[in-house]
Amino acid sequence: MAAELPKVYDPKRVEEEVRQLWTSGDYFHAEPPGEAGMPTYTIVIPPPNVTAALHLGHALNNTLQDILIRFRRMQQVETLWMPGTDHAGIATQTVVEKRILAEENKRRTDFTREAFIARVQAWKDDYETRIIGQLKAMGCSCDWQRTRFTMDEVCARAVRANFFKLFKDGLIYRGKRLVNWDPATQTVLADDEVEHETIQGFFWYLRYPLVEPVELDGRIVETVTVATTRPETMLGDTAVAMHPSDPRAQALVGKQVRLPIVGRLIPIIADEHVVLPDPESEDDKAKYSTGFLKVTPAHDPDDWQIGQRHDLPVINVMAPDGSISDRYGWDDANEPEAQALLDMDRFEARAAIIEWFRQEKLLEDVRDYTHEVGHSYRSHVPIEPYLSDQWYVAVKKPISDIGVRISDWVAEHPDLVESGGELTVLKGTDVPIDSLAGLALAPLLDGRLRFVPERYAKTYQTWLENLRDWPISRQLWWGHRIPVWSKAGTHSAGNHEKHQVHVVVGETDEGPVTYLSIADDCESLEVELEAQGWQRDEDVLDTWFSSALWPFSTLGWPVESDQLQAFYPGSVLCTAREIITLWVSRMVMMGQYCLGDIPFRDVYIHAMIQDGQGRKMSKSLGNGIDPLVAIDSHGADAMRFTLASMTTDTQDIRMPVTAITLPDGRTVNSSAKFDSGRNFCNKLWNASRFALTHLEGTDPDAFDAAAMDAPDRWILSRLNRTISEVSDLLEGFKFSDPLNQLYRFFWNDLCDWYLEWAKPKMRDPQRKATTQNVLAFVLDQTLRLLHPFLPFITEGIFKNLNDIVPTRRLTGLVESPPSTALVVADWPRTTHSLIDCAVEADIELVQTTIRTLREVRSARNISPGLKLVVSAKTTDAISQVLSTNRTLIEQLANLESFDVAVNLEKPDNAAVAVAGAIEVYVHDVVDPAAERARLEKQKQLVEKGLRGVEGKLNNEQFLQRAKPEVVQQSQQKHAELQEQLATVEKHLAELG
RNA sequence: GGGCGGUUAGCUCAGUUGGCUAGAGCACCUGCCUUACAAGCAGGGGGUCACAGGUUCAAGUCCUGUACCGCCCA
Repeated sequence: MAAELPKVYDPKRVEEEVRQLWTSGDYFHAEPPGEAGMPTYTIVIPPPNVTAALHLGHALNNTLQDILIRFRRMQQVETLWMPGTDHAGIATQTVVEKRILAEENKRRTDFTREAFIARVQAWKDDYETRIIGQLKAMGCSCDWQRTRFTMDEVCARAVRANFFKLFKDGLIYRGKRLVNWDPATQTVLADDEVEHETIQGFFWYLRYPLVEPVELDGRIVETVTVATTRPETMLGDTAVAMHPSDPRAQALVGKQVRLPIVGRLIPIIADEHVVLPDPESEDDKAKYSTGFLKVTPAHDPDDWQIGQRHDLPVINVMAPDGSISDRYGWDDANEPEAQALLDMDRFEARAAIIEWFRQEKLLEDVRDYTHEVGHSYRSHVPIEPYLSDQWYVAVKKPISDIGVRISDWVAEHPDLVESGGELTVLKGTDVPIDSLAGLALAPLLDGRLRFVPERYAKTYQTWLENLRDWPISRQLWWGHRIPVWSKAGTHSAGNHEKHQVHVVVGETDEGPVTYLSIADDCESLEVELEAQGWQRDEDVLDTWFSSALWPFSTLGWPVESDQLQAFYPGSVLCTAREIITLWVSRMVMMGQYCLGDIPFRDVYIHAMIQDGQGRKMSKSLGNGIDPLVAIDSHGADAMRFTLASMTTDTQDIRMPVTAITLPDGRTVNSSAKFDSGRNFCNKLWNASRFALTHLEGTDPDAFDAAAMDAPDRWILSRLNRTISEVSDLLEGFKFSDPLNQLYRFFWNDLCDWYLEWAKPKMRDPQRKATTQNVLAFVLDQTLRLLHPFLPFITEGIFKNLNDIVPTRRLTGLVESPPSTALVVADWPRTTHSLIDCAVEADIELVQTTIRTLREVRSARNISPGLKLVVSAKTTDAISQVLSTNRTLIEQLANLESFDVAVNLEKPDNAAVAVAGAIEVYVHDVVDPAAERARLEKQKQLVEKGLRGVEGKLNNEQFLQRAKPEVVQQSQQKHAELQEQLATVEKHLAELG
């Protein structure tokens, strides 16, 4: 019962009780609605990586999702929040490898593949448990029974099915390309996994000797000078290129140079890619250029293109770990100088090569150069462009059998497409409408897919328009192993009636190879094939390949089911902006491709949390905040309150971080920002405690609408405005705004005014019943409105309210539908008839009067306990309002008596204050000095206002051009202010 | 290099289609342990709205430029 409620809110106790209540009621579980076509609301969680425990960014992300989910659930929509975790291939494998190296001094290759995966699996099990525990601690109302993992059987089946579908449709191919190679983790990275960092580096100018000297402008030229930022790649040079319009080209193109160190003879060729030198140019390329470009097709993407154009040899001089090696395509490393470089790390080799050129007097110059260098987002080492065979997904290739679906769309949106040769492409792009990229882009252009805030649509669009084929193989062990088997030569698949098998013949340097993929996981078939000499690909798929399927793999696709039918497509995806390209785009692509529909209607992009200095929170900076620390010190609701209240449309949230010491002596990060959430919870707790102690015996049948006084009608009016505003704001993905509205309503209206006015009424048998019912109803509705933001505390109080006042009904006006638990209670509905502008205006006059009197009291140091006698002079209309509500004023201004009339005289020994059209006289408190100070201050204020208004009204242009209502407003304001000024001056004059 | 944000009180942020004396929370100052709450109550001080131009009767708000900070992409 209420009396047992502790004086200070104890989050731990309440959270525990409430969690049990939710669990026992199974409230978070969603089932397909019995009737087809009933609305559902689905959010799939952005599956957190099992790499590490959740940080504050996750807390924000999941708080917002939970708010959306709880809001819809209370609207009685069948609501599914699908939880789970992501295996995060490269990231997780890397941390486990690091851990094993540090603790056991062992490397991955010291284990068998199975044994190593088992180690990663153990890590995953540990972190998955921790992550789910964290989500539960935050109050996330996920359907835990459905928890998935991107590598579990259900998700694996989807990956397999999707891969096969792509393979069969010819959208997966094997290609030799220069890839972004991470020598540290020894895997390929997609373009978007490469981070560009500005590096203070150098341009080295290297002289390459001509095989035969050439006469140029009357001078004998013996060398050409190339400029490079990566001298170590010169070992793989296969040409020197010049621009065809370079004046020296005629004499030099076609000649040969002897590549230093290696001794290789390489041609000078003409290619328009080369930038002509221009020392005055603003463009760095021209400024630093010598006009000669060393061409290294195996180690530079641009050079690769040049090599393709001129049919140059491709010489790879590095091993996968980035060291110089003659075992991966370099077969003329015969010179002792070249031999000496073998096995050196690429940066050691760079130094050695520069030193060699210096010694040989072939180093012409070294110039400082600031440039962007790609780094691995995972290991942070510089990316090496590296020649390698990889599997790719063709993103701009037309898909043969989806023509029918597309043709309807094209017919409906002729303005969005144009003809691009034989293809139909999206207007202004080279993206075929029937390609994967086209499938992802079309729903944005036709308005089906929306981004909130809208500006992020551009990121998505630009990325898709410029998309290149997606490399999906990763040289890792942790992940979905690529379901492709290969065998040298040309083969048919044989007859496998029970299984779908697809076969493709490809070309390699060694001749034809046959690739085969199987639609489903069948061990016996795989064993059979392997016995016949088919070899399974060693690599695994990019993590995003499985993440892309998450909105439907979690629902069991490819198996058709009621749940897939009911909960796909989902409603909204809630994530951070860095994920738009990596994940959002691919989910849309695959959702469209596999199910023919977008996976969600809205994409809500929330801010990133930074520390007080605007830096990202990160482990290396040590400025992160653990959500469990915040929950432990402030409570889960407090953390959620603070996070939600900081969520506006800005792209960053700054959260000043402070170190705190825990009782056990550990120092951890927290933030004073959470205090506001804790304070709010405590206020809610205490207001409810007060209410509940006065609600014993509330009888809805005793409610009499006619007996409601002004505060009753006022609080109901304010409540209904709040219901309406909060509902609209939540519909529009606003979080800070509705919380602010609720703060204002609960704290500033309900607590500061209504509860104070209610106190004496609770002691008055005549008025108690009506007040009780209003208070019980308002508390009920307030709890409901706050529940999505503060689920624990509101649920805890709701239970007490249910015990004490089982029925919240304002008989004849409105009733709140009962519910055993707040989590599934009805979301409040606006009762428009209870919105009462007149009573709101009246109460505002009353509040203004009270505030003015409090100010008088405070300015004069009049004891709060001293009862004052007050009279007031004002207009007839206001006089009636104040007179009717005199007890409200007497009560909260602590007055002996309050008299108001149109023409009262100011008593001689009274203090005076002017509040708009109201003059209040506080009797028997003469203090001329305080009086003068107060009035002078007010005079200045009024004069400031007056100057502003007069400036306008004295301006002819304003009178002529401003909207009439604005002019009229100003005139009225002017009259009011003048009157006030006169009053203030009159009283100042009387003071002498 | 291209794109997108931001700059308003000491701190964190609101500020609708231009129009009342630019707001909130925290912090600060003053007075209160008033039987819901000191994690509270009442009152108060504090802003050249980054800078420079422009449009307008009127600019924190619209336009142009500059500076600084941040993010995304190449």
